[in-house]
Amino acid sequence: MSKYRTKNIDRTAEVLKALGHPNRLRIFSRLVGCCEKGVTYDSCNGLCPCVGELGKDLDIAASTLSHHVNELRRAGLIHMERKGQKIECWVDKKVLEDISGFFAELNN
Amino acid sequence: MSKYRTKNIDRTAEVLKALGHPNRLRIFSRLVGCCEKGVTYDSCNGLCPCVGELGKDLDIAASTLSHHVNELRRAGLIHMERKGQKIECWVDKKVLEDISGFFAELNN
DNA sequence: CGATATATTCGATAGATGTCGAAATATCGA
DNA sequence: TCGATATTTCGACATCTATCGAATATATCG
Repeated sequence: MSKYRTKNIDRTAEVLKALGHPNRLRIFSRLVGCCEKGVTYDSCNGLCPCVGELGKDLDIAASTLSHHVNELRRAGLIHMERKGQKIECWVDKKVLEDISGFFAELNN
Repeated sequence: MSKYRTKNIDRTAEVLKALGHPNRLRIFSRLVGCCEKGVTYDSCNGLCPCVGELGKDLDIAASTLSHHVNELRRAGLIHMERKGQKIECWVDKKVLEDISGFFAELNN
């Protein structure tokens, strides 16, 4: 039996809930691909977008953007680090792998 | 560029939102595997659980269970058909494939 | 028909969520 | 130090969501 189907349901639901908003899913999708595997800032090689960049074309207030980014962070989907005035973000690839694996198993 | 990253974000978020509740994710997980590929009732060969069975061990009121099952149906994740007193449910495998593909692409 | 089984609908309610603008915080550059 | 830039925090508000119990609907069985 799959390790995903019986365990960590609460944790998985938490992640899916965070991605269950169109703008948060957009933000997350944009962020994917900026980093190599691994969860450190260094693995982004300076390619990580800052919070403001993630909100481009989203047509929401800065405070709303901040809220959404924080939701993604609380769910463990992204990490953040201040770089000067900006705060750069990158995806936790491990969590993405977990979610991808969860659905891949379900789909088998 | 992926067809998923740029398109259908709203639709994908709708599905993820539906799965973003622990009990709904449990219900959906239980339901997966009862049917072969395809979205017809017949493909389940009588193995489809009814609504009541899906609520076993969930410790929620029948009305709450009904609400959650309906949310999954509204999101297109499951289908339902009355069979006598019971209403049997089965997963829309196409939607599961889409979600699985969405994360598989993100994870590449 | 009346009783039982299964599931939905309804009405109520507490709490969560999304959104904004204003104010606050942090950093950088002149 | 002052002003500009980037982001967060706060307070307010409307809406959505999860939950329950009671009532209702549908089907089966005796």
